[in-house]
Amino acid sequence: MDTGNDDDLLNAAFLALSDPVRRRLISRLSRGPATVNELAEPFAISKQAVSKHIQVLEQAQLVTRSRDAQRRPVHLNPARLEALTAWIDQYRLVREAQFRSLDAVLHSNAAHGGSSQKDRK
Amino acid sequence: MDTGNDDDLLNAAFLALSDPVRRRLISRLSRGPATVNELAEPFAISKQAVSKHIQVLEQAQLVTRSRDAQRRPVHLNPARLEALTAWIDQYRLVREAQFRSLDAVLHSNAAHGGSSQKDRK
DNA sequence: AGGTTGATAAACCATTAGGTTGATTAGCAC
DNA sequence: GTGCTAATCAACCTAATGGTTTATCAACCT
Repeated sequence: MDTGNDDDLLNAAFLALSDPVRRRLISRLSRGPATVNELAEPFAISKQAVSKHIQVLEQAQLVTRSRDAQRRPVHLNPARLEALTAWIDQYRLVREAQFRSLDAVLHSNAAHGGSSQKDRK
Repeated sequence: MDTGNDDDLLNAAFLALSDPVRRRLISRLSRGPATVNELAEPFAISKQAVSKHIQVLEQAQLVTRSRDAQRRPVHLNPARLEALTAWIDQYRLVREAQFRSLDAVLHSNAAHGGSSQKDRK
């Protein structure tokens, strides 16, 4: 599935962040690496479920893992978070142009065939 | 459903952006408002499917709609995109601290104030 | 060796997402 | 009125998600 192309990475990353549990995991990891058990502790779900969430984040490359004996600490990969803001910023930056377009549409109604002024609720 | 709280909005927004079709819709809308039919044209899926995608984006408040007779132009809501970057930036900005934490863990395992820190590397 | 701990794998269940097709509403033009 | 168009609704299907429970694996420690 993950062919590694840009689209797949964006799919995976945005999907990963669409779950509140995973967002809380990200939040927790921003304060330092942690193991699955440590991450699972504050949640009311099983460790297996948390492990799956970590895998989702890992596939999206939002986190990476290292080895420390039988522990496998998870740590954040801020570079991938930046890739997301980079994508969003493409469209965030057209903000003023967008507002101008909207304004043009709203004001062209009056000059748009005349009878479009009848508003029935 | 959408109770309107912050978490739900983030869920909906990130989920909305996790689909490549919807990202392309966002991209298209960044160049100005468009109707469902106009948006559906470049896609190989039905207009009903596109209409559903628009509803997903609308529920996430990433787009809004106005009325123009029987047309319902969709336009981008950059403010919501900014809310997403705002969330990500919370953790993107800890970047240097994060690298320092990782570095500390990798190089001096005992120095990490965690519980049960057994170094073996 | 046996035993415990951290973490995953496998099988399964309920819910949802993305897509289809067919029918329906709302508004304009005639 | 009839007809056309934009858009949605409704029912349905398939595949994926998020969760569980049970079992397994790997590494440590006596």
